[in-house]
Amino acid sequence: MQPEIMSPTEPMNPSSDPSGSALQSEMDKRFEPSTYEQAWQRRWAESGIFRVEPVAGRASFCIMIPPPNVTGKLHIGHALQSTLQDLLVRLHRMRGENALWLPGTDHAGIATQLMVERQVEKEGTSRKALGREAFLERTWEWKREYHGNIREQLDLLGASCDWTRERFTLDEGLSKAVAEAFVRLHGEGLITRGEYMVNWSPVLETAVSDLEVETKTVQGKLYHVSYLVEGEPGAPEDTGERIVVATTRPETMLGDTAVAFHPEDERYAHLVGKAAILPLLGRRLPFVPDAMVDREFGTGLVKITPFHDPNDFEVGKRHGLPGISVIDKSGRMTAEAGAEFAGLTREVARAKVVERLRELGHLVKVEDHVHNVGHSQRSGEPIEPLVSTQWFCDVSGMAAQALAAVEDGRLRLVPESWDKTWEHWLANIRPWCISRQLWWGHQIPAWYTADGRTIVAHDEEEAVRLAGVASAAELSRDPDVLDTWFSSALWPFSTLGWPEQTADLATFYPTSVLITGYDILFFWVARMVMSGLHFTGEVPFAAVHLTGLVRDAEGVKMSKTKGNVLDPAELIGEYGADAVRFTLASLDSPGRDIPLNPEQIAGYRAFGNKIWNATRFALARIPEGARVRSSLDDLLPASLAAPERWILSRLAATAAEVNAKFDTFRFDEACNRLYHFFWGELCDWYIEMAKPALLGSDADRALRPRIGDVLLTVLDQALRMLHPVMPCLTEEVWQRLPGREAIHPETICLAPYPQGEPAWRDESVEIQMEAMIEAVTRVRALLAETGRERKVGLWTASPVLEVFLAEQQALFATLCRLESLEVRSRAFSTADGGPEDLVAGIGIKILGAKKGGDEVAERAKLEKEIEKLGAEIDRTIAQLADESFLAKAPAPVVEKRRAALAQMEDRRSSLRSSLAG
RNA sequence: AGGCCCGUAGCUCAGUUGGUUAGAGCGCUACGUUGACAUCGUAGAGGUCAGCGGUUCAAGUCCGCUCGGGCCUACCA
Repeated sequence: MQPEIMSPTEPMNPSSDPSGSALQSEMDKRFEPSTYEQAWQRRWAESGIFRVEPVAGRASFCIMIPPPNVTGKLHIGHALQSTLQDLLVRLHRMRGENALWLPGTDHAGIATQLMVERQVEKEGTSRKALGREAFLERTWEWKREYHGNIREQLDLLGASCDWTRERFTLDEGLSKAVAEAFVRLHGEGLITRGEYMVNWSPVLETAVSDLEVETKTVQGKLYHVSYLVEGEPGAPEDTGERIVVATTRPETMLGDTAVAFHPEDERYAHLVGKAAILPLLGRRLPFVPDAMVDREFGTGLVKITPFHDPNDFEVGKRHGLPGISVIDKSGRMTAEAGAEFAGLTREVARAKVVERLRELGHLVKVEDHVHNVGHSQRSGEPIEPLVSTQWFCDVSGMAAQALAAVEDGRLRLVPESWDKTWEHWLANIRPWCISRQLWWGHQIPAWYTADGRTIVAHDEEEAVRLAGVASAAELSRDPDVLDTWFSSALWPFSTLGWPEQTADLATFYPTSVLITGYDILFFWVARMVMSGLHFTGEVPFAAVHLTGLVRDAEGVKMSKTKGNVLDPAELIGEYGADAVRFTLASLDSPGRDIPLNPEQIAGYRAFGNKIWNATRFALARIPEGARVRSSLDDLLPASLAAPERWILSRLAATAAEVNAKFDTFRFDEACNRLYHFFWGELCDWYIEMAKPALLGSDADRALRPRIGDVLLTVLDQALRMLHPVMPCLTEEVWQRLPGREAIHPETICLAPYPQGEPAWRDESVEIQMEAMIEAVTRVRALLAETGRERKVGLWTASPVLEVFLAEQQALFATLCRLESLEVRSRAFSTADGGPEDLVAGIGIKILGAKKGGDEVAERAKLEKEIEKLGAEIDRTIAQLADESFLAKAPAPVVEKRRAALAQMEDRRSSLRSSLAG
């Protein structure tokens, strides 16, 4: 089955594109990717071959792009992920599936809003001065201006997205999905509004989720403060007792309402019912026993600030303590902190409180103290735990579902070492704070009535109806927006039209695989899985391939401040998109970060050069009339000479392996297989073996029937196999192969992906050819080392191999550049001086006279080799004498050892006789 | 504090379910260019697989501990 052309056009030929590369019959000697890469990308886009019109009866394959920030720039990590996504989509497209790679962007609430805020501040105004409506209009303008950047950069990489299906998280369809999800979750009681302690960013002036808090270890101080203890209420006289509490945040003591100790701490049991007097403010702080207190830490007494510490908040709830807000949403002290401190920032207030405590003699001591402090991931300042009214989503039930999906295999994490982390996070998940005090985003679909009711509805019209009011004027909408990740969580199905039951949803959902970095496993992946299971009953993708982080050549994380950032666009400009893609794909080994070295990219550019030149050579030298053959019937191995049968067999084997590697997301191994097949087997061996026929006489050619067809066919399939990784080069080169129209009339993008023709597999020719290759290599080495005349004799005990060698005698001689070669039917006798060496069952004798060379060094080398071999022989003999080995090891293993021993002994005697001679 | 990953050639990394002479690329050395490719070819040097112990006929591979490096999660003020 061959994929149909989605949009019939003239056969693709960039030379018909005035701006594109000139596809001449002669290939330019110079390999220069920039001459054709972007031309092909334009050409593909124009012909619409990436627009998916699903064909019934075909398998579907779908990848959703992890939507980059709409106004962002693609970094090297995006390049890696996009390469892998494109690779898979191209592979499945070539397999004839309905293969969709859906592109899109994320509105990226905080990030985008901050950028526009900075922009308007440069103009001397501010977000607040502009007001919500005007500011949002500015943001939309900004979005429209930069929106195209992402596509440009994906195009640069050769990405085969279906841009007709592009989505944006704030577009109409996705906004409807967001409203629907919110309304449903609210209806199910999973979304609620309430006053709780949240992570507050004083810089951004919004709540953030637990995930957006980065714990940093900081060098701080531990302040020991003495409090006066007061007796029973109404007896305020000084009992003379002092207690000492330890704190890292003295400024919060202004909001203290209690002092806690461990219930079993005998030191403080007598304090029950008494109170401490808060210095500076004189407030009475009751003592409360609470198991949260660690008796070993500090003095075992903890000041309790219910409204500015998450633990204290819980303690406060348990003991019915009041809370006092002493820090406001901008991070400044409130009036309740006392006139002396009101209006000061947290930092200034801390210094002033300490100073006052010292003056009043309450400061016992100050110790250095290393501790962990939550910082806002986005803005960098310490998070202020604050009590405020927010919307929360109870995700515990969904988390259990997501946990189960990985456990029962509906969802596979690749590599699976992430399973435990997944489990740990989901098992300990807490309610998700989904409201943000921002403007850019999905405004929460909740309206409040004058009489204090909350109406959650899909839109204003519905809210008016549900509220039973005359008009929207009687309602006020919740000003907050949703966490960006709330809409991202719906991405795999909202992009396909959910909640409508669209054709796309039926065809492409659940999607096939998600490819993203492990850094957003919880932010995004887990939430997609949770919402996917909740809203659709299915996992949103069958597998998640988690890539490592791309680092610099030294393995250091890239960062702007370090100046070690590699820009994909620059790398593509220098080395070409295909080389960058090949490098990234071949470095993607599971569970590892990726050190990216430009030298390596240069190496893969050289691979491109190799492909270019191998094709150039083939096209220049193949016989007239040679064509790419598309089916086995056109190229039956029985009629071919051994080298042709060998390369076809290797081609088929490689295709089978490469398919298997791609299907298990082993991009690195697939790339390595392709690299070694093309460079090693095809160029280094097969093309060299083809030269005598291609460059020689008609008689030479007669010995190698259909050599041109074979070479073209192997090139065709090798290029097709490489196409998902190196799309531009393979298209540029493949278009020139005579007969490729029979594979696909238009483009390699839609040509079938080679699966490995089983009838081309030929194990015996592979064994024989491998023996010959080993022998050729050894002969070359012997000649290089000894500097003898290039005359060689070969002998083998295997009759089959002897026939083979006799047939390939001329070829063997050419490959070693020999003056003469004899294939003998009898072993080298001691009269000959014995064989020089013995590899793969082939005895080798250099028959030529000595021309020089360093005899001492040669002998030393031989001796070393014999010694090494001897040690191995002794080990093997001992092993074969070991009865438990013979009894317990499987028979084939024992046989293999015996055969190896015999071979090593043969080789040793060869080497010895060579040493003696 | 808990969890995860890593430690293999000068560098960056592969190494499937344990099978016995541990691989690749880059770098390095020698030789080779009228001939597809010097973005190349041929050959070569280079490793007690971090250490210790265990399981096994057999360990780079499985288990435990130690050392070294990285990351994630966590409410010790």
